[in-house]
Amino acid sequence: MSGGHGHSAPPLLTALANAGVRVTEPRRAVAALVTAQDGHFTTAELVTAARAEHPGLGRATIFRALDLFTLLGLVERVDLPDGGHAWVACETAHHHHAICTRCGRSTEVDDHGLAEVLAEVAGRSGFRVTTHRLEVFGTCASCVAASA
Amino acid sequence: MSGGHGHSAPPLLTALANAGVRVTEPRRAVAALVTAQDGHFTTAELVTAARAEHPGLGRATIFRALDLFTLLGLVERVDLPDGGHAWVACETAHHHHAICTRCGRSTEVDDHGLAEVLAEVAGRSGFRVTTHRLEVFGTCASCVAASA
DNA sequence: GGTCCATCTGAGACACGGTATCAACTAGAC
DNA sequence: GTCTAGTTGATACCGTGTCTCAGATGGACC
Repeated sequence: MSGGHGHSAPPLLTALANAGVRVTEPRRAVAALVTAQDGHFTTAELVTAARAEHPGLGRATIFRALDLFTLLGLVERVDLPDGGHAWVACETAHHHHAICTRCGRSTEVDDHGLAEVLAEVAGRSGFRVTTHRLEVFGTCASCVAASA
Repeated sequence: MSGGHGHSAPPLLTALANAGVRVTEPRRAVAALVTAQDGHFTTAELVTAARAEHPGLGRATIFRALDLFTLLGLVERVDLPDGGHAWVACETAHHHHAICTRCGRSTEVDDHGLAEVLAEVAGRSGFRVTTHRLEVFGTCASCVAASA
């Protein structure tokens, strides 16, 4: 997948251009890799995929691109239950992820209701909440259906 | 703090004995270090503290003790916003932590209300929740008061 | 108290994830 | 086409956590 450039640019690249950073070949490559991922992916997985599909791509560049994408809100880092890190591509401003431990796909979960929970925490204890993180792990609808 | 053994054993050690594992000198040392921590602490901090107070204590032993304590539910690992890990001593079964980014202390937050949020997620999307993690960061009541 | 064995320990090598450095390259403005 | 700042890849490096293994030690049993 290195020749055809007739396809429409993925939103990731558009976002890069809009952010005023250079749209370089390596960044295109990382964007393509990220877009190709189905569900969450670890840095190691991305590096492996890169080695296969974009041999010249440096490891550091992948990390840098991921950092950049994070800064731009195009991907988000999630913390796995085992302490490791993974990434998911996303677009909306603030949300959470429900990660399927079977297929690896992640669903976005909105804040509905959580805000109240946090407000109550604040009210009761006087704790002033700056930021929070909610991660949900389990089995997604299709995997539940598949195993039923 | 290496001589007096007239003080009552901290709950950590009692728990060790109850769990049927050996109550060894190194484990006593790590337990003391953990107990001495005020709020959350990173492994690095614990290692540094150990170097000062228990020079003979090996790094691997600290990690192992921390693992053991986690298994026994005596400490819990939290994921910091920057991707790093920290630990908090705790006793209750399932709860979450509200971590003060100013003083480092952590308050336990119960599930009150969160269960409903998760139930709604499940109901709407068919996602079957196995486990979840909520971490709240902000400023605790006393730090808010202190800075007012 | 003494003996014994499984458990535990410490040292150090190792694997891994992520960062810093730096010369060379290139996107894109002019 | 030219130029420059931003970007890149290679590589060295650092911190965190794990593994191995010979030696030490807790505590059970005598």
